Amino acid sequence: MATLKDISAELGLSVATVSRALNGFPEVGAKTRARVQEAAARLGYRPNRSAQRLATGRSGVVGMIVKLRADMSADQTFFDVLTTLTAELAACDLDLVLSVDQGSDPTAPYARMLERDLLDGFVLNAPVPDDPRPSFLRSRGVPFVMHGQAHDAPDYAFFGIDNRAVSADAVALLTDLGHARIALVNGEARFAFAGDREAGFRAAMAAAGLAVPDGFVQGGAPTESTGYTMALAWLAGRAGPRPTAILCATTAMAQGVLRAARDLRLSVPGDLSVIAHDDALPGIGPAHFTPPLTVTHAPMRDACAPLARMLIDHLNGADPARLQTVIRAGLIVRASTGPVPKGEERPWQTP
Amino acid sequence: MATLKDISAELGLSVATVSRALNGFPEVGAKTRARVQEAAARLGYRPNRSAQRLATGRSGVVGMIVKLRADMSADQTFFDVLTTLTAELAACDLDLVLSVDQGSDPTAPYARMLERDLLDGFVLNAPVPDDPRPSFLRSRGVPFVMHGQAHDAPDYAFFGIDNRAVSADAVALLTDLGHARIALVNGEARFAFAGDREAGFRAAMAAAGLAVPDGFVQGGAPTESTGYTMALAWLAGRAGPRPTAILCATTAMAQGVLRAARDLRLSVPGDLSVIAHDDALPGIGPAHFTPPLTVTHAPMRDACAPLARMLIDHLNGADPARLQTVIRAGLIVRASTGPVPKGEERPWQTP
DNA sequence: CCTCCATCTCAAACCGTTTTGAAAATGAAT
DNA sequence: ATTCATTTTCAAAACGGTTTGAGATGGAGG
Repeated sequence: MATLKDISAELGLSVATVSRALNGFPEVGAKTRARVQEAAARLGYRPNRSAQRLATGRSGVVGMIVKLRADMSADQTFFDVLTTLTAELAACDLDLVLSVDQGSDPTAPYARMLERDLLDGFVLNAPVPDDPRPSFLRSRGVPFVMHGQAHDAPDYAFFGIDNRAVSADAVALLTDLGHARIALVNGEARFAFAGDREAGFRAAMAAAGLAVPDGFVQGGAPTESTGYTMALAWLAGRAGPRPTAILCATTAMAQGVLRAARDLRLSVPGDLSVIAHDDALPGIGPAHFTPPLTVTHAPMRDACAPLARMLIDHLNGADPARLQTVIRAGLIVRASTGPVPKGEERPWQTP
Repeated sequence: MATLKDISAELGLSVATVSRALNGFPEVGAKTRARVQEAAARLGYRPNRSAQRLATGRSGVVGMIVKLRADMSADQTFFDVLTTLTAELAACDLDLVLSVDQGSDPTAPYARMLERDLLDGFVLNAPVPDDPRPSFLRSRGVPFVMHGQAHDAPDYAFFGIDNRAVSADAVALLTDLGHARIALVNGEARFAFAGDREAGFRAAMAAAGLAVPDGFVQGGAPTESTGYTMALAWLAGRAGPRPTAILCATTAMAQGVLRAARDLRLSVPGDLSVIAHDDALPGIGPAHFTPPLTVTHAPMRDACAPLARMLIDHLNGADPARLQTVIRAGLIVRASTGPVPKGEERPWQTP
């Protein structure tokens, strides 16, 4: 492997000049820079990471901790994010170290990783309400970015979608179609996003002057069977009126809802409208469900580039409170939503 | 952070002596070592990784690449291995970097990681028949250990179980019980282990003088539904005689087989014996199936400590061809296996 | 008392960068 | 031609360890 010293010897320059030439410092002459770059390419120069790190005091490695649930159901979303994030970070010369945790203390694995002192920062995911990790990491002075949002007015860097708006937009679409009895198949309550979705849902319903019957908001694992079970209970149950529309936290859940409707010989969207939030995970194509699924749309992986960018900025000393982005999910209307069935309209819409 | 220099200044020793004292070199006096260790602890000394790496030329980081399947079904086994391996490696001061790959070229992700030149070596998993990775990595001079075995007489470091024996032991148990028509719910053919399991199965059957009817060996994803579907086809099908015993590649598959038997009102082990190989994944307790499952038993995570040890030895220059371990799975007989049903015995066992 | 051999310790080189502070070269303005 | 302000380049000092080759110290044996 060629080193800076080799190049400087080859060219009769000092290593300092060579270093600056390669790193794009402005004070090096254009022709010198060209010569250096040519020589570097010719000699197959590749900077020594360890040396760079020693000199800069940075490791070039950021960490992420996977929380393993007892049921071992590995998050699809996690893999999607992981893949893209790795690529984005690599493009910025950062490596991602992963650690799997099964313990119950949410901050312990971070402390452990910090102890190994290989890391420049963290990417946090799956925030829970009042997530203790931000304050823990800040107390240690460790930069991090959060995928999602765990607090109302965070003072940390994060990227997330407006989950209240996700529900509100879906509710608005449905109420415009005349629906009044809308149920929510939510994510698990222990995740912060589920709280926001529910809050957005209830606020939008209230704003529309609609009641949310007891039991019309339920949370569960983001699986097809969760959607199936909940929908079956609502649609086949004899207790109280049935919903005419169901909001789902994920497309997999919507798949279960659609199956339940099929089993009950209910037509979608004739008898039931279904709408879901779509994280756009690879291998799941809600456009090809039967019927094609109306969704709020915010690809998980779109978060990765911003997250990587933010983390790097943070590493470079930017104020984390400035590194915050909330985007609004799109709305894609397909064929799973339609007008409320006759006779199920809101009272004042009845002719 | 205290450095070696701080300690040496504190104690009036040279950094060299301090370094050797802390690293356990024999030529440093016992009392000096004690003083150094005390001072190190008192000052909160923690070695600087980057500096160590620069000096030793080693990064202290090994990599592992997760192959993501199109169906996104994340391997439980993978998580189990990952967790334990991380811990084992950490105990040896090695960090594990994970990369997720979705591409089709099996060696490309390794090349990419090597380019980032952060790694001292790799842990390979999920070997396929004629796996191209070993020769690729050897051609690059990169140390690695394989979890599993992809070639008949490998010249690389690996740890695995004797998969032929797994099948053979199971067949032996069943033939001792008089079974003659045994079917195999195998893993996917594209993994090397499945080939070995099938070879062991066919060899053992042949040795027992038993035929394996067409279609009695099928491979599939290691899920409950795979087991259910295959078992249903064999047991409810009208084509040809039904098996009296079924071997499963995983306990999840066995769960499916048991469910199929229940659905068909077949008693286990009265009408059907079931045996599976048990990787002893967390959260799956075949001892508590109904009936408790007879298994060949080889905890996945038992591989991790040996793998870590081998990798470290390899890193330290050991001959990889010497770093090979094959263990034999245990056999745990529970209640899912029993004598062949009356009238289904092998001909010469009939009275 | 001197020698010899362990045992222990040290100063210095080294790993390959980045970064600093100063010197040299260049060019324009006087 | 001289001066001054800019480029442009350089030597050397970090960064924090490991490793080398040699010197110091000590005790035992003569």
